[in-house]
Amino acid sequence: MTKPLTQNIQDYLKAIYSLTSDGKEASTTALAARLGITPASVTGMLQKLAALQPPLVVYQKHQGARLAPEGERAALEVLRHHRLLEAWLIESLGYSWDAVHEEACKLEHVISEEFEERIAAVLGNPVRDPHGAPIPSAALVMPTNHDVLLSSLRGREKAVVRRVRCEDAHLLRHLENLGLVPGAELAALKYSAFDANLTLKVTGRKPVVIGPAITGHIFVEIQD
Amino acid sequence: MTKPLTQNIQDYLKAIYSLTSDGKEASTTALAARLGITPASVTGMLQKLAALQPPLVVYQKHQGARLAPEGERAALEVLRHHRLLEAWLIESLGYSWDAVHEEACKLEHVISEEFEERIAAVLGNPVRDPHGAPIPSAALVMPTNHDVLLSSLRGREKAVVRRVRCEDAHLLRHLENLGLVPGAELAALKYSAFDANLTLKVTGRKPVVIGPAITGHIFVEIQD
DNA sequence: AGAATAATTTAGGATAACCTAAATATATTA
DNA sequence: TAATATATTTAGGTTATCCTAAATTATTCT
Repeated sequence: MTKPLTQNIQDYLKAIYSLTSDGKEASTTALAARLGITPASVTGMLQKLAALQPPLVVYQKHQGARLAPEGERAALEVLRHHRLLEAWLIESLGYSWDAVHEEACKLEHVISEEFEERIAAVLGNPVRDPHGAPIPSAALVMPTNHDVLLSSLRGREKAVVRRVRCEDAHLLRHLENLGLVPGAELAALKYSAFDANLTLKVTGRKPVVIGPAITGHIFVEIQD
Repeated sequence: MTKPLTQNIQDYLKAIYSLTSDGKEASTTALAARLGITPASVTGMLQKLAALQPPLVVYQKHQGARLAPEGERAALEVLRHHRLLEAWLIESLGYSWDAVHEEACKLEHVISEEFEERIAAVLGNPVRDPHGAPIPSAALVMPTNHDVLLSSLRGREKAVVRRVRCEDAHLLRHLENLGLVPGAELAALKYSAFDANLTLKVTGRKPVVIGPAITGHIFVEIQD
């Protein structure tokens, strides 16, 4: 057994995982902004993580970083913890949609494998968390999905909301008010190229016009 | 608001709370043994904790330490977290008696007040944890009790087991096998001054002879 | 291409905890 | 009471993580 990773390192790996989901390397600055520290500190840590045996990240000066296999494993483990915890805080303790993120962020680093297994079992081994984010399997495989950003719709499509990628409590409450929660059916009516606004109708509600700051956080599955 | 205490400081405070429960100061060596670190490290930390504003401990060279009011508050808060967590891991996640301690030790430092309130409510605001340890109230008052050590019995008393003060999983399983769990009724039959062995009969079981290494961990309430 | 701007790294320090080894203080015993 | 044993503290060092300020490298613009 290698020694367990510190909480901080786990947070770095999570951040790199998220920033590299588009295929590009995670830049020092972007990581610093995400973690709320200075770029200088990030450089130091990346050098260290890349020098570990086995390395957790692949890193070259001025080129940003991405996860090495071992780092990705660790990132998925933390992600699984986080998302199971969110699901379970809502299911078992009655937390609200917008309050679980912070609590899960603290708990994700300290729960044991037994804890992880028990809550997964209680919840019936869910594949998505309450915000629709995919939960890696116990074997740390990320489930495949056909999620597409709501901001990519151009009108005249029907779709089902699958995921809300957002940690801001205010925005989450707003989305709940709009009915934009996982499972909601909607029709995209009109797209305005100038401001990237999308007019859409959630089934059972009046049409609304929504800006890219919101549509860029919502994933849907398009219905044929 | 003063800044939150580190996990380590919380562990020091818990240890001091426990070691001073007999009224005496907690010695440097005893703390070191309890925390699994060297006495030298303890000295450094005690000096720091006593120098804080407000001080968390009262400490004088070579005299050991005890908790200052602010330190006691913090210790009771952590203790409440720990004991509520143990109760709730057993109730809600099906953990066994002997497995909860470690998990609770990690979680106790990171859960929010909201989490604490929610599990207290789910559990019906219990006054004791599954091992019978008293749980401080939300206002951080330790409930009164009439617990007496089983090792203080001298035969011909009837008593009810109220608490098992033990974190060792092996011993806990042994006690469960003997029926020595909170709520069990027993009669002390005979005491041997030479080896401090106590012969006792748990209701519905055969009499057993138990040594002081065990009776010193069990609290009972004597029945008239 | 050269200059200005932005991103990144290096260098030098800080803090919180821990450690070991040596020094000192207290307690016990002959 | 002196000698021994035990407990405690001091001194100096380590590791993990962060910081600021200065130096360097990369990118963009004219």
